[in-house]
Amino acid sequence: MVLNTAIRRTQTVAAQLDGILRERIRDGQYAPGQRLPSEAELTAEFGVSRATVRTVLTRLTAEGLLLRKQGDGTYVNKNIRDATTHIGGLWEFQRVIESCGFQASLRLVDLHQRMANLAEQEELGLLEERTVISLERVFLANERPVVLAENILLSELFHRNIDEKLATLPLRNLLHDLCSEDIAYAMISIHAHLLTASEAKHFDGYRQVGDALLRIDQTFYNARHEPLAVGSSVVDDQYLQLRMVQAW
Amino acid sequence: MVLNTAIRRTQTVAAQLDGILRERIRDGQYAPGQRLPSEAELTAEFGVSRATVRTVLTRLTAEGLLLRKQGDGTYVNKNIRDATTHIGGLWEFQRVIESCGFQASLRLVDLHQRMANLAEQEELGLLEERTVISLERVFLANERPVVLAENILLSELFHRNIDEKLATLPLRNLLHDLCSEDIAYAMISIHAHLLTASEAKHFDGYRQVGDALLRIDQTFYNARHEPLAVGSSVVDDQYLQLRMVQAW
DNA sequence: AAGTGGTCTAGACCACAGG
DNA sequence: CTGTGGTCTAGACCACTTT
Repeated sequence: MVLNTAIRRTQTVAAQLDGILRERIRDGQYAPGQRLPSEAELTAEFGVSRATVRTVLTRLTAEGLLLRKQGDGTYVNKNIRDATTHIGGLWEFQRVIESCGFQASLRLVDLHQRMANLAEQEELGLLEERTVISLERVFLANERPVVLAENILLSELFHRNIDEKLATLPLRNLLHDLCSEDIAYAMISIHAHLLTASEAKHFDGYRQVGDALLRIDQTFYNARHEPLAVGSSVVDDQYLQLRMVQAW
Repeated sequence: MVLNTAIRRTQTVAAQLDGILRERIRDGQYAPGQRLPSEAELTAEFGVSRATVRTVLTRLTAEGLLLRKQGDGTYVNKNIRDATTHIGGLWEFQRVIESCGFQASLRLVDLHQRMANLAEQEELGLLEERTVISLERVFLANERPVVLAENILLSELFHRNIDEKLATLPLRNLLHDLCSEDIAYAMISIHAHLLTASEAKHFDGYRQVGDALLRIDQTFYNARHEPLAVGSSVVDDQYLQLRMVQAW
């Protein structure tokens, strides 16, 4: 089997192989604890070089899906089953919810323009007051609210008005589609947080004022180190387990 | 400049290059926002292949230290300055404390053997009751308590008695030196946590009963998927900032 | 001894950004 | 157009584990 022959080159060879191996792991063709074919065998099966095989295996190993033992072989991580997010994807809640096995949905709470407060000016690297768009949303898992997220975006990034339909997009897509800006990296900090009354309202009674939840603060940058947006998200860590695998 | 010529091969070429580049970034020889030499130039300077240069640059990029732009160049991340931990090292508190710029120290709270409770049996994959070693320690940053950590280890792993001197070792070293066991990966979950009275005592008055802190639960496995130890750590997230960079 | 993953090299072609 | 990083190949040698 050779990847991408004569067909269209829509993905890289490594990306295709990555997808195939993940699928085999998910399907149980490579079962938890089982040994994978050796690099040489994968090289032969897919008709790619060993270097390509290794870049893929290295990535899957870093995510904790695989375990490699020199002189022995590559094994599927037995304990991956209940890991809901690999360390890293901590700010794509829609994904986190889905990989927890829930149905993800989104509820718009508020969308308006206002002046940035001091903390936001600081985070966004503003020297003066500017108007920002405040986008407040609730992420639901199986119809139950699990994340209350407020994102602050610079108004001037938007050439056209943002309508409510677009408020259902993940932040990455929103910035990409409406602002032609791509997130290059994010700074993230995690804190414990006591739920306030106004926040508690959005949790439909599942969580109360004074409950301890997680708060994840994020600042998103483009490749020119310019801050694009900030986010502050309150996460119900009881229901939406943030379990992660960390290799080595 | 060629790495490891005629000298001893104590580290891999990539590891040496990794160290050198990190040092240059730390020293400001490669200043924040500045462009690094191209891959070709680094290849020439260090006398290594481009593939080796790239494995190192890829790792530094993944940690958020560098930013790479196709067709342009490789840049030092401007916002790395206040990132205290790259996502990943979330369970080596000594390191986290030091990379926050604090002096790290350790205080032994308790060390005793007892029977594992049900939750611990579950986590350690035990089918019956076993004795475990409970190791409770406080990590201090500049003499101020910031982490209260309890580790549970299987008694049977220890061939000789664990003395108090060894209780000052990081868990990884402790397992390696005393049990000849190496941690291959860990499952981690993060929760918000309300401080109990008995826990609050160890924070020297800096935090009170009922304060909301972070709790990081960990299970450590060896390469054979056998659980080696569990840990439950309460972290003062106000003082010990868990700021992380996440690339792309 | 044989087979595995770990490291490294040399060279090729491509996609993209800048002058 | 030139130089940059992105992808991929083919092949070599090493370190380790298993038999």
